[in-house]
Amino acid sequence: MTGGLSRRERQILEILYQRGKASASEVREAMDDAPSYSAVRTLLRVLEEKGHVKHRAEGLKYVYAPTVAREKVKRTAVKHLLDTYFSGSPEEIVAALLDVSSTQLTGDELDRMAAMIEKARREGK
Amino acid sequence: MTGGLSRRERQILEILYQRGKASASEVREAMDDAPSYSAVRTLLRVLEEKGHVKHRAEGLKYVYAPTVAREKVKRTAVKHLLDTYFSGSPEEIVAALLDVSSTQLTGDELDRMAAMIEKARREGK
DNA sequence: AGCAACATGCCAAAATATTAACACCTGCGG
DNA sequence: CCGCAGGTGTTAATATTTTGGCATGTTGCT
Repeated sequence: MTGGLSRRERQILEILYQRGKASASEVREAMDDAPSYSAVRTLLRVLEEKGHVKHRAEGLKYVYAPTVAREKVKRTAVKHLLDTYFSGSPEEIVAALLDVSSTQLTGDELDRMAAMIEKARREGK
Repeated sequence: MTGGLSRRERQILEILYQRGKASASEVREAMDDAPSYSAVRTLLRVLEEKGHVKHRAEGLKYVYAPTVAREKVKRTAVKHLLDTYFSGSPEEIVAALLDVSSTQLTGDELDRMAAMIEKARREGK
């Protein structure tokens, strides 16, 4: 589930997932359509109340981070993508992936992917 | 950008992407936390005003479908997922993919994936 | 004809989300 | 010491979302 989050809440939470952690002003800078600093802080506080985010006082300021590790969220995110746009077909998503990132893919990376698939193949048997 | 959509709007649009097309009542049935029928129709109309959805009178009722083809949306969805939860690393996403869907993957499917990667490898060289 | 079932169109109340303003604290340089 | 710069807390106005209600239209059946 992408969660019961509002548009801005989601936007901010995703920024935190991208960067791992960030202060209110950093979050704000990462938004291309940023509202006031005040607004961002309110959102962060709301996210904290809802339990999606926690903060740590780091020096003067607060640094925010998601409460549930990115590792945990990955799976559900992939699953959701799969169901929503790919009819649950993993192959198609691999195709899209190769398409999207074809330019930056090195031979090594492709090798590692192939290796993973090969491994899955052996283990599945 | 996943879009300037509200929570409900997104939810409904995603249902339409899943099913290709659907009537208001079908959409409603597909929601596990559905509001009134009336509410669903309003959302569909709003989505239409915003240009994300179009409708066709099919027999008595209206059947709604996304205006921009799923094919087109896939890429941006994958890209967004990649950036948000995978630091832009395609390998990691393949790993998550294999993990999530390991149970239902047949040998054939894995073969096809491997083939795609192999192909990308040759073309990249 | 009359009724029930199932649609749509329109709309306004209720709930939420979004935003900015203001008050206050702390560290620091002049 | 004072004022600035950069933080936070709280709160209230505003905007948007979300919802249901009611009027109406069409089809099919008795």
